[in-house]
Order: sequence, then C-alpha cells, then structure tokens
Amino acid sequence: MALDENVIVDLVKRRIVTDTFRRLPADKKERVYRTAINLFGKFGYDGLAIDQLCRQAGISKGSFFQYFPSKTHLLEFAILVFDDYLGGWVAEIRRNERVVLARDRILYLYQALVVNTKLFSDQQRFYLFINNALNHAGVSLEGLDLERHFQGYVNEIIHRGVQTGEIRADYEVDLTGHLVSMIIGALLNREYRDRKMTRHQTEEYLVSFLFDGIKA
Amino acid sequence: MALDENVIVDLVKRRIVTDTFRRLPADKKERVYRTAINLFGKFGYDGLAIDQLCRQAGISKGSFFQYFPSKTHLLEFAILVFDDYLGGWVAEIRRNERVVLARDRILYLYQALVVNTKLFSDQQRFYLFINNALNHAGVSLEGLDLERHFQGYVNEIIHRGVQTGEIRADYEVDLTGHLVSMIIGALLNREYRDRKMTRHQTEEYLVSFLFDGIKA
DNA sequence: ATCATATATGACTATTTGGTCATATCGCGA
DNA sequence: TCGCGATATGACCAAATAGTCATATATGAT
Repeated sequence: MALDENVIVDLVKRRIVTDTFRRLPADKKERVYRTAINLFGKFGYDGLAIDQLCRQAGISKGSFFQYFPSKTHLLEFAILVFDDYLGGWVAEIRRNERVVLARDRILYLYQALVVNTKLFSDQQRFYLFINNALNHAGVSLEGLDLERHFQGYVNEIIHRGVQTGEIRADYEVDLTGHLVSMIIGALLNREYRDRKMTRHQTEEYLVSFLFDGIKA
Repeated sequence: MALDENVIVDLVKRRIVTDTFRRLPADKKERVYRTAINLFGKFGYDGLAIDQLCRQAGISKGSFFQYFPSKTHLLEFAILVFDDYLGGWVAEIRRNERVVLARDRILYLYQALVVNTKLFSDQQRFYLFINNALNHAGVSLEGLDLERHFQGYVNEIIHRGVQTGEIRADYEVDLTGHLVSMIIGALLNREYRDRKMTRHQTEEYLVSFLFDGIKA
C-alpha cells in the first residue's frame, strides 16, 4: 500500500504530480491517495469535490494545487499508482505459485486473487474506483491495463496447461483467459457485493463449473 | 422503443414526470428519452448538463422544467422507462422460445439476446447507461432490477433443464443462472466492445465452454 | 374574433466548484 | 537571532450549472 518512491519520481518527470508532493512525508501522500481512490470510487470523477477531498485528507486547498496541477492530474496519479499496485500484486502471486494440475491452478489463481494479497480488504474500494472513475474522457486509460497485469498471468497459466495437456488444446488461450477472468470477477462480485455465497461455495462452483461443464 | 403510455401515466401519478410531459407529441418525448440515455451514459449523472440535453433534444430549458421537477427526476424517468423496455424485451424472447435441449436452450438465449431483439443496436448505449449513470446516490435503483427481468428468465431455463435431466442436478439454479448471465455478458462485451471475435466464435465458445468445461 | 388555457422561451439567480494568489508559517543554516 | 527557500492557507475569482420566472406564443372552443 505504501507509495513506491520510484513511481512517484516517474510521475514527477511526467508532470503529473509536483516535486513538492514528492517531498511530502509518506503518511500525507498516502492519505491523499487513499482519499482520492475512495472519493473517485464513491462519486465518480465529476462527483469528487476537491474541497471535500482536502477536508478529508487533512490538507488545504491551496496545498492541493501545489501538489497536483489540476483535478485531472489527481485522477491520473490515482490510476497510475493503482496500476503499479496491481502489478506488484500479480508479481507476488507469481512468486508464490506452486506447480499443480490445471484444475488446482485455476483454484490457486482464485485463492491468490482474494486471499494471499491485500486485495482482499481493498477489493471493494478498488472495484468501485475502477467502475466509477475510469470513464472520464479527459484521461487516457492506457495507464491502467488490467489485461496486462492479471489477465496476462491468467493466460500464462492456461497456456502452460494446454502445453502439458491438462487443458483442451482447441481453446484459444486469450479468449479462455478472458472468460476465466470474467467468471472470477463474477464470483468475486457475488461473494463480496451481494453476500449471497460463502467462500467454500465459491471454490466448489468455480472448479466444477470450469472443468465439468453444465451437463451432468 | 416507443414510450408506453401506461408507463408514462404511472410516472405522472408518482410525480416523476408532469402531466404536461405526458401530453407531448410522442416524437418529442422519445427525443428527450433517447438524449437522456445517451448523455447519462456518456457523462454519468453529474456530467450531464441540462443545457446540453435541451440543445440536443431540441427543447428549451424552461420547457425542461415543465416536464421534469428536477434533474434527479429525469434520471428516474430514464431508469423506469428503460426497465419497462427490458421487461418487454425478455417477454418477447420468452414468447419466441422453442422447446429444445439444454445445450440449444443456452445458445438460443444468447441468440435471442443479441439477434432477435432491438438490443442488438441498443446494446452499447444501454450498456453505458447502466454502467455510468446508475451509481447516483440520490436515486434508488429499485426501479431497475436486471435480475428480475433477464436473470429470472435464465434461471427458469436452467431450472427446467435440471428437471428434465439435461443439466446437472447438483447445481444451484440461481448461482448457475448468475454465472451464465455473467458469461454471456462477458462474451457480449468481447464481441461488441473489443471487437476481438466473430459471432460464430462466440457461439462456439459459449456452448463448448458451458457444456464441455475446460478439460479435454 | 375573442378569450382562456396550455405550452415555449431564455434571461436571470443562487450555488457550486476548479483553480489562483497574496500572505503567513515553517525549517534550517549561519 | 536573522534570513531564505519551501510549504501551508483560505479568501477570492471566473466559469459552469441546476433551477426560476415573467413574458410570449400557440391552441381550441364558442
């Protein structure tokens, strides 16, 4: 969760945040970041009022504009820091990866997704952020490429499964990866947002649904 | 697409639109509705400027506030009319339903979803509307219950499949329905938004993915 | 033609909000 | 203590925008 200094340095170079912001104590930077994610997620880009952000993050409006050139830059900052976080999170899953059968690989993917990382607690916040804040036309979404991070890894898992013969060879890897990602997303949604199923149910269904199909 | 008079009458009773609006010529009402869906979808609730809506729908601002008590009511109006449209659309699918095997049922669902109805051309617009406009806190979303319409029907299909033995009996109907809906949504998204696959591929994958599972 | 009622209109208001700036305060070296 | 660069602050400004209202125009019955 701590903001990576290297990322901030890069953002300064690209004039997305100021050097003044970079020099700020870490906890202040983090407060601004968390508040931005939360408020963008709750109210969308237009809905976030800078006055409220400042009040909530404990800074003054004058200071805000010494940290960020504009509101748009705040969004870009939040997107890019979040993107970096996503990347690190997938890297951690990758590091912990065990060599298992295809069936367990998918299950592992799911477990890693929700248990092994901080995303567990952050999921709701980030889910809202992605859904509500990222449609602002003024900011290119190139910075946040979910596919590049998570789905790239899913595809890799599936690709290996195909090569070892554990997964059908006639599936296109990236389409299957897309579907698996979407299904995991659907399950997460069901589990966290609707609270209609338990973790155990989720895992049971994920495996049987993906590997056994609908037919008996 | 034509606005149903009965729905409008109900909206008048609930003070969501005025009687003046009800008496308007149909094409004017429709212009306002379409413009609202488009702009809410493009810019979200806060992003929609009433001035722009008026310009685009060809009415004056003064008139607007003789049709709707407030901007919030415009959103509520759009939601409820859209909800009615959804209901009619599912009813049409239901009427055209053929008696088929489970495998074909799902495929039929999908085809009905994208081919047999106007949703084909409206999909993108409504997709945006649902995603960008419905998070406005001030308006209850009770009015738009996707599950009640589409997923209720999906569940019915699956339930019948289970009863005839075409679908595994150990699946919970509503969870399976949820997953099927999500997968269809994912495929639609892939097909329309990303333009990464053809209709034929979609159908192939839908069936093999749902019925054969990932494993060879 | 007249009158009454319903509808159309855009200037105007009050408020919100992104962004500025002059001033104050802090941190720190000498 | 003094001085200087960096940071903090909130009053202020200009633009945008939801909503109002007085006036104009259309409609339709007699």
